[in-house]
Parts: sequence; structure tokens; C-alpha cells
Amino acid sequence: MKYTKATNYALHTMVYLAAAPVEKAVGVRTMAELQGLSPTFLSKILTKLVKAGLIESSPGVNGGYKLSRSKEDISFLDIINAIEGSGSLFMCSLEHQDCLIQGVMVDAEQAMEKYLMGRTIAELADQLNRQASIRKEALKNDF
Amino acid sequence: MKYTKATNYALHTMVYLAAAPVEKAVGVRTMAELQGLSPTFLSKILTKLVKAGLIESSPGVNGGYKLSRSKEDISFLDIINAIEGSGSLFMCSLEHQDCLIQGVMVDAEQAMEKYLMGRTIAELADQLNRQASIRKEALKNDF
DNA sequence: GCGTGATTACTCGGATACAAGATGTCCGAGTTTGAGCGG
DNA sequence: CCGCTCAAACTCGGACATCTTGTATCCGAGTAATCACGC
Repeated sequence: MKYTKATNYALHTMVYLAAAPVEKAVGVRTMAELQGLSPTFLSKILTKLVKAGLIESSPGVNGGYKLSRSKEDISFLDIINAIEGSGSLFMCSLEHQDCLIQGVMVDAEQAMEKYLMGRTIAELADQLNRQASIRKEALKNDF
Repeated sequence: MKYTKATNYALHTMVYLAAAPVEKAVGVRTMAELQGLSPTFLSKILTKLVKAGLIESSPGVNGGYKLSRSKEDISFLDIINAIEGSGSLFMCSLEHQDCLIQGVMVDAEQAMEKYLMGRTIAELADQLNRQASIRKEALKNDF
């Protein structure tokens, strides 16, 4: 029961996209090098984010990825669900109707999801940009 | 990112122990059959619960397991931490100090843990016993 | 100068390889209770 | 009737075996911009 690395990569990628200038799409290679992982693997993650409708891709030269909607409208939960799936974390394997334990666990999950739903990548992206501009350095040092 | 089956077994076992009469220890075989899994595997789970101080074991004939403290004092979080470990669910693998994403994720976890800390197995055990006594049937049918 | 084709820089998806962790089994060892047996 | 031994019913722990899933790579295909070339 740990979050996968893919989720980690996805979150960092999304925050980076949210902090980057809006107009231009950014390629896989760039983001992969920034996080120190192979472009092909990050590509798999990005396609999941595309299918979830969080980002959109443009093929060809100067292609790449960019957010498909406003960064204020993208929550942590959106990203996590895109990667990990939206199913319940706990599944009672016994055959009995209305498992009480299952009920408790679902409620607990929802407490976490409620929190994650309220946090957007915009908050973090803005904060990163502020820090970078204060220090007059490139974004990547903080990222 | 799913809870393991071991956690499922552990929770059911603990609720069962909480619902059972206090005085007598109950053996692995009994609880394993109830959940339809092998005694040897459940044994592994039980030793984790013992090491976490939630239950205690008595070897020998008529031995078995019983709660080591009051069922009102055992929360869901206690059990889950005993099985899954108490480390953070999310771990940023990048090398940068003070990862903002990590911060958000930890807060989210704590929201869930706070809920799980507040729910005890006593609630469920009592509810199960009430249901069983109303229907004048054995506990195991609901379990 | 203009169209056409080749090249380049990208994304996309399937197939595959590898590692780690979850799941489960087997076996030998220790511990307590109780039964059996001999004195 | 007492005490000893032995068997049975338990837990305990290590060493495996297996299966799933996460992690990652490779390769071929598609697509769009740009460059080169010939008319």
C-alpha cells in the first residue's frame, strides 16, 4: 500500500506544466530529463493523463503536451485518479452483504479524497514561480 | 495503490476477536476457516499483530489469540499500521528540499488517518453482536 | 519563386523484459495440556 | 493414587514457491513543421 512512482512523476509533471508559460507545448524529453527518468516511461504516464482529459498532446515538430484546461480546475485527486484508477482502495474479499469494515474504510478514503479534491496544482505552481522570480533563477532548480 | 489482502484479513480477525467472548483464546484454525484462507498464512498476519502489541498469544493446547487490551482502545489505524507499516504512503523520489507535492500528500494522508484513528473495532463488534442476538443466530453468519 | 519531396522532431501504442512485493505453502521446533501407564 | 512419560493441540519462525504488479525498455508507426531541391 504505497503510491506508485508513476503518481509521483505525474504530479510533478502536472505542476511543472502548470508553472510553465501557457502558450507553448513542452516535449517529453525535457520533462523526463528534469525528473531523471526515461522519456519512454514518462510517455506512458502522459498518455494516461491525456485519456483522463487533463492534458492534450500535439504531434509533430514543436509538438508536446500542455494543460487542456485551467490549472485552477485541476486537483490533486484528478491526477491521482488518472494514474491509480478511481476504484476503492479497500475491497473486502469475503462473501457477506454489507461489510461493516468496508464501510469504515470507504469513509476514510473519502476523507482523504475530499482533501485532495480541494487542492489544485495552481497553488503550487504559483508558489514555485514566486520563489523562482525572487531568486531570479530558473524554475527547474526548485522543481 | 491498494490495501493488501493481509489488511483485510487482519481487520476481520480483529473485529471477530473483539466480538468473541473475552475470557477464551481462539485458535488460528477457527479464524482461518471462517475467512476461507490457510491457517499458515493467517498465522503470519497474527504474528504482526502480536508484535504491534494488539493481541497476545498463548501456546500449547487450548492456546490461541486474544486482544491484549480493551477493544475500545483499538482503532482501525492501529491495525492498518501494524500490517502495512506506518510510513508515508507517498514518497517524492526527486532530490529537492521541501517538496511541495509531498507536503500536500502527507496532509491528505493525515486526514484519512485521523478518521481511522477515531474508529474502534468495539463499535463494529458490538453492532455485530446486536444483530446476531436479534436474529438468535450464531455470529459467524454475519461476520 | 513555388511546389514537391525528404528530413527531422515529435507523439502514440504494442510487445517485451525485469524486479519487487504480495500471497501462500512446507517444515521443523518449542510449549502447554491432558491422557495413559507403571509402581 | 502418585508421578512419569508420551501424545496431541497449539503457536512460532525460517525458507521457499508462485503470481501479480510496478517499472522500464525497445521498436515501429503516424504526424506535422521545416528544409532542400528542381523546375
